[in-house]
Amino acid sequence: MDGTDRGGRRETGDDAVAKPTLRTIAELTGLAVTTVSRALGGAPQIALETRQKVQRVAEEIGYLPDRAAQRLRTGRTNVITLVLDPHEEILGFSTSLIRGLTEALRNTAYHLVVTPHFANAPSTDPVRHIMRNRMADGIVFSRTEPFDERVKLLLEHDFPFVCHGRTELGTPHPYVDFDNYSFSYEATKRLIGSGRKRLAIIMPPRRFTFFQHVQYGFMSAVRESGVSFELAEGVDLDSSAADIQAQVFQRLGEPNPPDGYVCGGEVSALAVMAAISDRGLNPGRDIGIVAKRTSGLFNLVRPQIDTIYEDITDAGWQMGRALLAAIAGRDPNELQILQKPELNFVATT
Amino acid sequence: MDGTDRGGRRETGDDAVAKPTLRTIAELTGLAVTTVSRALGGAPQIALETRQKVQRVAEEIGYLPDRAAQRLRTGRTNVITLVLDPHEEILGFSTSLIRGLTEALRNTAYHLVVTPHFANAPSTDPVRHIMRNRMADGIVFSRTEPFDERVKLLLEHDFPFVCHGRTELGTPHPYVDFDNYSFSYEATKRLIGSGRKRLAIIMPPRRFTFFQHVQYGFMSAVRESGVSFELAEGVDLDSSAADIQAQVFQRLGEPNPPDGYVCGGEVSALAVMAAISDRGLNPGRDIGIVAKRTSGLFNLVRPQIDTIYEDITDAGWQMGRALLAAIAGRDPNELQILQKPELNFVATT
DNA sequence: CTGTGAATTTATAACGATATAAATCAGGTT
DNA sequence: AACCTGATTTATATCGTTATAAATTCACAG
Repeated sequence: MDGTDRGGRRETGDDAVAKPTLRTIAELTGLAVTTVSRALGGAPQIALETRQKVQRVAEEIGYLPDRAAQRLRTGRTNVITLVLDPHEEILGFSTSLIRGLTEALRNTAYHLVVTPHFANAPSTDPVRHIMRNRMADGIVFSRTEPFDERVKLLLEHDFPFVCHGRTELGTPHPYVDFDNYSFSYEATKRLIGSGRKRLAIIMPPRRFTFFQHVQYGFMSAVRESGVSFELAEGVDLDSSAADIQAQVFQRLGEPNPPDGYVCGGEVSALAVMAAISDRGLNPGRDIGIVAKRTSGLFNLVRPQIDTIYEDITDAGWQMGRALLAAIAGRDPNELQILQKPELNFVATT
Repeated sequence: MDGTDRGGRRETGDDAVAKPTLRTIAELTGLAVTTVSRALGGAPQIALETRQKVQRVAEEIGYLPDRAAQRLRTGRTNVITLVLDPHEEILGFSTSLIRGLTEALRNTAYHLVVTPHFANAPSTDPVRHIMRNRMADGIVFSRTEPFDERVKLLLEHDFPFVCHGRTELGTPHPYVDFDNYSFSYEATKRLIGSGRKRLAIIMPPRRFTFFQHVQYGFMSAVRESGVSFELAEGVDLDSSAADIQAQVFQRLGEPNPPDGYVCGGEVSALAVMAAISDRGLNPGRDIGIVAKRTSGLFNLVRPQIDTIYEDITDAGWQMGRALLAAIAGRDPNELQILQKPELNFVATT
């Protein structure tokens, strides 16, 4: 008669008690709903006594604010979205990132939504969609390009985000990046230091910002010592393992093959190792390898090879923290983080 | 004066146009908001002409329903939550699961929220929290136990869920499981068939349902042929790789060591391989290994070993579809899926 | 006793959608 | 022409919260 309805909700068993709302607390304390809201929301100009009473009652009845209502009223979603890339097929890059992110969001009001970026669709699609529908308060993504369209779009709309990797746009924005220059420089030096004479490197795809950092590090080290070198042709870190394997395999059958490889990822490193093994050679001894690793996998792979560690879980954590700061309005210049590599070289016998 | 406010929202640039709502469409078409809502919602008793007009206008202005408002009014969240386990350190189990889930949710109204289950906290915590705050319409989780507390709780509250793995509770409920009996049976037969005489197996932790399936498959195969066997003592699939490695290493130095290993996961398989290599033996030749794999990793590991494939992406996809069906109220008996293993045995030379 | 201003509290109106019930319209009967 | 019936459309109330503005309380000066 009064139009009351249960909103079509599914009753959750017989012990289902009416969910406590601000109104419940208001009735119990004899205060107005507004007052309760402000008391819990930390608004000024609420008598200390009142605030404490409200907080006590809220605690007692296990009140938790209704996210949907808050979101509808305030426009804040309390959600941050990770745009998941269709790459990273085999290993746990995303898992580590997610682990770090959830850790950073622990005990905050924020939830993590994971949304895929489907192959073939423009990279800006998920970002557009999220902004247009206000589906999140902030966005996290990886595989940043020097003039990344997503970054441009987000900057234009003044929408909070943190990306994994830098850009070359003039505008400062938050990011977490790994020092890929140091990685490839140190990796290359290591190979040179162990007497390798012709170095090859499997590069990231050209379009990513870190392509240049990796190249620069490699070239610097190579030039300093004058050894000969090549960039693995026709394949990159996004190539299928089979393609990388084939390329390396073929190259090893040609004149003047590389005797040292720098690999920017675990899959490529395994592919290179497999190709070397399949030629009857011993990876790490006959042909040197230094790989970037992002997990504990290479502790278990035999023979052991030199690796340089990029801590993705930490990156996720940093990105989470930076994003929260960005949402809170902190200066982006303070939210630019560069992770240092950790060298794990096998003891030389 | 009329109390209108912008809800504290951040303006998104100068091109920020008022976000289209039902009201916008109502004004453009001259219909009532209610009619528009019902036309778009597929309600019956709407004139075909009206419906088409509304849909056309909605399309034109790019209307998308406000999730928060729908959620507040209907109590449906359009969210499904994946409870992420703190295990699965190295490899991409969760990534694959998430990939499958997002694929299943593609073009549905549902979003995927990932929430961690922090170590040390009771496994029921995340489930309780989600149900209590109606934070999702359905839940997905893995590592199911025979008398799983989460399953009990969810069944009690009649809350939609799908778990990875079965239970031994009498009540039927949706699940996606892998045929671990076949896995270990076939793995064991393979070792026996290649002449191994003393088999060892690294078991899942006792508390999981699939412990029993794995054990049963192993024991069946072993009994049929009468070879001797052992269960790796003191370690299981959740042990650190280092511990597994140490155990195997030690065992190989004792009298009557195993000459064949069944490994239920990629990490344990690598650990076993590493231990064998470190003893100067050749994995796969001197000591047989059959491992369950959940990624393409073992295509790249040398020497190649026999594997049996569990398709986790497919499992995620199945779980997503089953969960949507469960939310729609389908009979749980129709939502019990058993995945078949795929044998990838290395060609014998 | 009254007026003043600061400190608190409260009433009201939204946010955008949908469930319910009531109202309108068309077409055919009698 | 008045009446009924079924097909459509619409008005109203509500989900739980918060922004705004108005109202109340209280201590104290005049």
